[in-house]
Amino acid sequence: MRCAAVTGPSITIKDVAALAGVSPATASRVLSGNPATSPQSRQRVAAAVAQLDFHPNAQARALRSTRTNVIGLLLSDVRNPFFADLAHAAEQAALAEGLVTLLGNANESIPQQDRYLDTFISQRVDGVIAAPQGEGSSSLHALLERGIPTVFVDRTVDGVDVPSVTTDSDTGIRQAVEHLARQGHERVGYIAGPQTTSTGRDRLKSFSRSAREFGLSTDPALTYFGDFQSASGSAGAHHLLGLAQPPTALLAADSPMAVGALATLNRKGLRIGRDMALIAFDDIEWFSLLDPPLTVISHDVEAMGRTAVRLLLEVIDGQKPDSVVLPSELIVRASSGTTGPSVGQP
Amino acid sequence: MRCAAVTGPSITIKDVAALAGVSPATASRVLSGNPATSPQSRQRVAAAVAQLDFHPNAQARALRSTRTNVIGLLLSDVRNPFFADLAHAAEQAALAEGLVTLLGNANESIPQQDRYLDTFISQRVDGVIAAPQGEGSSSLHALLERGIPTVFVDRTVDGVDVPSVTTDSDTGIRQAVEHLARQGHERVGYIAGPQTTSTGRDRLKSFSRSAREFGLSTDPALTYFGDFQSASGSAGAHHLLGLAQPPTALLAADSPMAVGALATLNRKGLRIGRDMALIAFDDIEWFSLLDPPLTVISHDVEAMGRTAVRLLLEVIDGQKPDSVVLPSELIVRASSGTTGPSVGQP
DNA sequence: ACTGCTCATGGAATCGATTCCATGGAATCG
DNA sequence: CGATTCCATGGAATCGATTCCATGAGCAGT
Repeated sequence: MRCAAVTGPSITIKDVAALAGVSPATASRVLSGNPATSPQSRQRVAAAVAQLDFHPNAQARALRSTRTNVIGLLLSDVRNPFFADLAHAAEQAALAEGLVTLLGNANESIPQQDRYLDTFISQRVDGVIAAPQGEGSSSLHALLERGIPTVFVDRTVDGVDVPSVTTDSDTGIRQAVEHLARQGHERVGYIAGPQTTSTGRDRLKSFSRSAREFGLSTDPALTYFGDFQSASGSAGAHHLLGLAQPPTALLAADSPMAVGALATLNRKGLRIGRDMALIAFDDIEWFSLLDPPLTVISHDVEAMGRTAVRLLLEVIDGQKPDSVVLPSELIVRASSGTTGPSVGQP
Repeated sequence: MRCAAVTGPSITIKDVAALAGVSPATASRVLSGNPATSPQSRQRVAAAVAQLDFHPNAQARALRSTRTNVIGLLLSDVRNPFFADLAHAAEQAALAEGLVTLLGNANESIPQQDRYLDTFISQRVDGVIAAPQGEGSSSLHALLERGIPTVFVDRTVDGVDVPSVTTDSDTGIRQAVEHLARQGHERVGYIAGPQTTSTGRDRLKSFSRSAREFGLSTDPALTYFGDFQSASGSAGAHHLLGLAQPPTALLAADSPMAVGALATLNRKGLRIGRDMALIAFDDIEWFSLLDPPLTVISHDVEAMGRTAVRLLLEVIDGQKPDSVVLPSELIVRASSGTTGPSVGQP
């Protein structure tokens, strides 16, 4: 099958109008569902559109009408299953509303985040859903100053007042710490997320508070600062295990870091759930398939994506919706050890 | 921080020109790097842009110049780690070339694929990278007839002549079958991908041919047809284990189906690598962290993404590049059993 | 001093669809 | 039957940036 190498002059609404024997204005009205059209011209325009296989030029349309039906979704890492699921959920929810999603992958890098935000501004997207990092970057402020409808998802930025949908990490983390304390653990290593993200900060705060509350060691050496990516989980586990007084349990602030930690523990020949307990934030499908299955702090990603789209539509509609906080909860599986390490030899 | 609720009249190139004391034409030339500008006006326009925080309207620009600097990336499932990695690789490669990526998630559904392709056409993307499914859909033909530069990635469509970058699945699958045969397996269950995709068909063909070559059973009951998603992997394993003569090894045509199969095997209490060998197509980071680590057929996703972008740029440039086929290879880990099942009790 | 050239510049047309406004025909009412 | 309303319609302006074309300043060569 040969195909024309050169792009033919694309068919415009004028061609459609000419074929249908009406004016471009009427053709436009038919196409946009304007009721001020006769059944006859509706039918003739529809026939012409089908015959010419006409696809309206979204640029020209957006230029005039200022709606693009495109939203921007800025995530920090598509390879993180949590964000992949979130992208999927948001994208499906948006599609159901007739919006297509321009996905930007900031790759946990602020310059790349700004690059995509600038692109979103230039593309005149109808709105932006963002999982931001850092303090309000210049591009983020440009977005807001321009009045482009924006909602935050998963993360927020201090002092920037936009609706958000986030997870109440505190409940889940508190449950996890309590669970570990009940199992007899006293030194729990925490692999934290970057403190440039609100989730990184919030989860660390929850962990510290809960550790104090349930009488665990508050030794600052037990906290390792990762970057939400798996390599830092490996490094964190390695570091924590090398302490003079190593922890007996690990809690990772997201799933890729948990995977990294897992790799380190396996490499060192430690048996998860016996020699070392491990709990991850975020429940990933296959975490329950590991041996032993991983204890996790779970939250509803699908709801988060759907809610973000709903909030964004409300903002676009001129409303000022309240932020939504979704719950998290501990799901106990075998990796956190049904028998505490102190049971046996105290 | 209060922010203006209403979108102010956006700043245009005329505002910039007025502030800089030049004409819109000159301002445009400065912005697009046209050399026919004096250092003086360059400097004054740059200052005005900075002062007004001007972001050019991409719609207006694209309307006139017919370049959008946007490419469309159509994938079948972002939640499949293979495609998430591919999206990441392609998106980073495109960004390095100054292109932003509009991601469409077909969700293994042909109507949704067409929906996104139509959107890409309307958005006048500069090119499309697609992992297509089904036979040439109408939207796919519309894309090609319009002469929109297109390359296929991972999958192809029969009879449609566009450059592609695919994996030579055959080598890896042949190695896997040979490996299983050497371990003494005779009945290997194959969880196939959908036959509406080229990868689904090719891999099944490779499996059948290799099974014949290495003397494995060619019982058609040993092939289960899945859809590349994890639930079908569970169902497939369930079905195959329930056969009158169940297989002693399973090979899954992609990673989510392998995960599904794994879940079923765990649930039934079968020990992977001892009671049942398991090999997956696609190497996912954490597959090596399972106990036992999973034997996989690996290919270079990062190279695939980079190559797809390179091919697309060549097509956009008017060239007609050759398709690229990347290698695959077996990586033996413990899940395929170092001791064959027939060893011990024949 | 006059021609011939380069080169930065501004005016105006242009891309393709939408939408305001005016028009004319049909329908409705007193 | 004439006046008024209704409504489908076409002409033309418009969105914001790019680009063709014409202009005029500056400069070198003979």
